[in-house]
Amino acid sequence: MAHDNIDLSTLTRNELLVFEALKESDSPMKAYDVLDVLKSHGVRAPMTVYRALEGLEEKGIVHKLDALNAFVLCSHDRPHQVQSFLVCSECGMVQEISPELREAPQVEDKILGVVRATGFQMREARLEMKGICQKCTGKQSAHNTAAE
Amino acid sequence: MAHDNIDLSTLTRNELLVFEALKESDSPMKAYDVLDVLKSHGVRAPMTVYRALEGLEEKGIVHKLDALNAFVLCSHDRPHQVQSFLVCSECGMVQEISPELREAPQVEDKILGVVRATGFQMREARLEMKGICQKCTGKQSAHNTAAE
DNA sequence: TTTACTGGATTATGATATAACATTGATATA
DNA sequence: TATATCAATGTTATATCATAATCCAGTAAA
Ligand SMILES: [Zn+2]
Ligand SMILES: [Zn+2]
Ligand SMILES: [Zn+2]
Ligand SMILES: [Zn+2]
Repeated sequence: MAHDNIDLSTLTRNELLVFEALKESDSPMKAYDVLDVLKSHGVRAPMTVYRALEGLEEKGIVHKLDALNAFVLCSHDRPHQVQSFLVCSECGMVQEISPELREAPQVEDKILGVVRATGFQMREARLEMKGICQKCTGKQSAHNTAAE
Repeated sequence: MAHDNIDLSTLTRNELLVFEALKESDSPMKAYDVLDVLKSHGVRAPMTVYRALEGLEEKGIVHKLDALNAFVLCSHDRPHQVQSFLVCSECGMVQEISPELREAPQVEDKILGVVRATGFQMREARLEMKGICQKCTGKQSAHNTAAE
């Protein structure tokens, strides 16, 4: 797991709390869901959570899924410019495309190439792909065996 | 201009009003900015705007920029699965990467290839790239001629 | 005319995010 | 020690973004 590589000593107390909350969760969390978890640790205000999330994002430990207003731990070993996610509209599953997937770097390269050609200085990019995950596709074809 | 190709007769009255508002604007608009414009046409409630925006999105005429909570007219000739935007953090400029840019389809192909390999049925994807646009880069290097 | 449907209006409320300012505690240094 | 400084945190209030729920108007079958 990528999270074993993180140097937790660089995190503030609140960042650590948020990190733990996200680590426990098997899906992206909304800021106010994080807040609910942290209430048992004495955190009362949204600001606290948003500040911690911002810090974690800057450290490359957390990504925000803009289409969902939700946050996930990065599954990579190191910070990276291009973040890619599969989001299932059926079950809510979110999967960050990992570098282990051999083709992923090619996508990143292509993107960087195109952008460079336009003279744009890219700092960060997020690719959010919506659709139906493999698991949910299987379920559906059980109902409806004919091709679409 | 791509917008000349759109069949406006398929739009409802409110969709048309929102379309016109976005066409007038030279940058993405927030829903409540659209509402302000439409007040002069008797529109009073956010719902009206959001409904129209949703309709326009479904018709492929408008895209939502999730990172900005803002909406823009599509600059393509026809609906497309992968939407790519450059967003300048300095001046707010947003540019949809157009099919005229020769490399753009390659990015789309790469993305589709990778996703297919995972068994994910992609319906739609949005790539939002943040950084500094060419214009703003020029301004900065005027101040600071040395390399970064 | 009745029915069903689509689009639209209204009201209220929910969900997401930030501004602005006060407090704390650790560290440096005079 | 006193005190300046700074980063992190706490607190309150408010801004911004989005939807639920319900009703109404027009229109096109039946
Ligand atoms: Zn990541
Ligand atoms: Zn699924
Ligand atoms: Zn487009
Ligand atoms: Zn710019």
